[in-house]
Amino acid sequence: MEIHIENVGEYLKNSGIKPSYQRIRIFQYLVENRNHPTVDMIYKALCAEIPTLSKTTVYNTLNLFIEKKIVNVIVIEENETRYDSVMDVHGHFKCEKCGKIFDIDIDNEHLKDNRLKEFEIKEQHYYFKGICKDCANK
Amino acid sequence: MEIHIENVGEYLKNSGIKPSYQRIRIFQYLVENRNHPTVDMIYKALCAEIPTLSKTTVYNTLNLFIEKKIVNVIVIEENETRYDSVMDVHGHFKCEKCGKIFDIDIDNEHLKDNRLKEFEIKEQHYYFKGICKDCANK
DNA sequence: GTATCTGCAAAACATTTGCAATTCT
DNA sequence: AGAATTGCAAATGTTTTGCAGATAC
Repeated sequence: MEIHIENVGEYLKNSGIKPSYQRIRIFQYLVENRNHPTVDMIYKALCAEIPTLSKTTVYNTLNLFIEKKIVNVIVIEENETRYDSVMDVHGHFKCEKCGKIFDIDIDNEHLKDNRLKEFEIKEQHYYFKGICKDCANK
Repeated sequence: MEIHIENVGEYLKNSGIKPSYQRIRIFQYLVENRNHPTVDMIYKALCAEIPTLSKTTVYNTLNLFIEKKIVNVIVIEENETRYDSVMDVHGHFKCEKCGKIFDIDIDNEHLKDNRLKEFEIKEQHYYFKGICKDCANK
């Protein structure tokens, strides 16, 4: 689940997205901070460098990224939409104490052996919740 | 993933919930219609029989059910919270065309063989999206 | 110079909260 | 009567939309 993008502008262009300054910075944020951020986290982080940035643009941009399939939505929690630039199939674990979200490798071959054969699957989401190692040792 | 509840009132009482008329009808709806409904679906369906019902009560009741662990939340989709009275671990497949949600048996033993061992898991959610058999044949 | 992109303000929703009225025992 | 429950109206929070001004090619 690793991606290495030297040139974000090129990457966006190849995905059919005009690489505006805001779009580049938002995508760069997702790639550099693999923190599965909310819109608010992205907005607050980038506001420092782009004082004119609006939340509308963050929403518009993320929706464009999703449409062009370079960003995934994570809805592990009600009323907390998060975004992920890693497009490989993987799972997410959210710690109930610290709130951090961890990436989980999923061996999903075994899951295919059930009723799922009847469906044409386009998306797979694996979410787990509990207590992470660090919080358990406190 | 089958539950058979003859007496909803008793079931609620045993779960530490006072079985008011509204609570019984809402839980009954969930058990009888395994359609993973939204708040709005429950509200509209029950309004016919309980004209004075308010959405606040549906929200309050579902939150109580979740707290008492007799109902699960399904957040397969952004801005579309759904509810399920089946508490066994299982997955959900949502058809992008007809919008229907199907229950999926999950053999999750194989998933345990990865980084998940590091976490104390309390909840597991398996969501899939795509096209169901019926919609594929149209 | 024309298309597109951005960002403000308002609208649209979903959910929660405060509180008064109702219900149940 | 007393405690819990219900339901209205208002508040909150998130995401979308309309549109005017800014930007890019």
